[in-house]
Amino acid sequence: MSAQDLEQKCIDAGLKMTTPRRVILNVLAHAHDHPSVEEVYERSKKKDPSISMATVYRTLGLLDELGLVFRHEFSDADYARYEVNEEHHHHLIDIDSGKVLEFQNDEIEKMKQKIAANLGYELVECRLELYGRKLKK
Amino acid sequence: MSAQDLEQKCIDAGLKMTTPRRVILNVLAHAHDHPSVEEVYERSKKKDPSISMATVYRTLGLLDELGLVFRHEFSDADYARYEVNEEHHHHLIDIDSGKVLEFQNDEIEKMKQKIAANLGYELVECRLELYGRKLKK
DNA sequence: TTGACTGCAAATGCTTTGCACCATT
DNA sequence: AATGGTGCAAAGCATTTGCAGTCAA
Repeated sequence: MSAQDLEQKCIDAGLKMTTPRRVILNVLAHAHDHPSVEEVYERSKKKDPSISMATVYRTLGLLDELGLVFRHEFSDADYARYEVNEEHHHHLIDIDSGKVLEFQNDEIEKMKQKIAANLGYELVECRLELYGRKLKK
Repeated sequence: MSAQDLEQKCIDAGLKMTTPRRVILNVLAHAHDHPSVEEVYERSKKKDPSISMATVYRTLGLLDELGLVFRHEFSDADYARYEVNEEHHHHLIDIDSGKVLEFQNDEIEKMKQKIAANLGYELVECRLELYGRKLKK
């Protein structure tokens, strides 16, 4: 999703479009990794040094509520990491390097639904993270 | 796993079997839910009021390292929850009540392996949590 | 005996908040 | 003008740690 798209969605949601928010949205739209709050803050400060940590936290919180962004808490770090909500996918975390790969798999999606249904539940959310070590080929 | 089994494994691992540890192991062995550190602390204090929070944290940390216990960070709470490491399974969390159901599914296990392998990884750990809402039947 | 363990309280570190000022609408 | 947003600094909170005393082996 482009920074423009994100801005529009925020405006549609009734948020005021301020400089800090524009900067943060830009950072997120251009992040192809899964930055921590700290990282979003650092990158934002490069574009606008007056931005505060509190605003980054508040903004990411809002974006998460709006569903524009996903908040991850991978088990190899003790802080949250964010990514723009693009198409549905899951993550494989390299336990040696901390690198994050993304994957998607229709079969697993179906199985999740089925398992929830079998337990008498409607699936609302899901967290699937694989932690692995690179195979030497 | 019984409290005795847990004690034995701790001793085998070279840990000294102290009163606080015995109490905590007992609490864990009899917990059929997924108690938080605070809850383990409360339950332990009923058996031995002199126990301290620090010891509960330290003990759970040790047990986690030994693999006798699993540390979960479900996304509906902002603190960790523990359970004794019995057979492999995953969790479905009721997003309304916070209740945790357990399930196991061979097909999913295989798919996880396959996905990791396809990405060139050996699967070491995994986190699969479903979050759902009870279906009215 | 002695090194591991404990309780206590203080420290950590991520995250949240109160407040007074400021900017978007 | 009014409301929501911001920066700053202080507060929160789960978790960790330093320390001196204690206990299992």
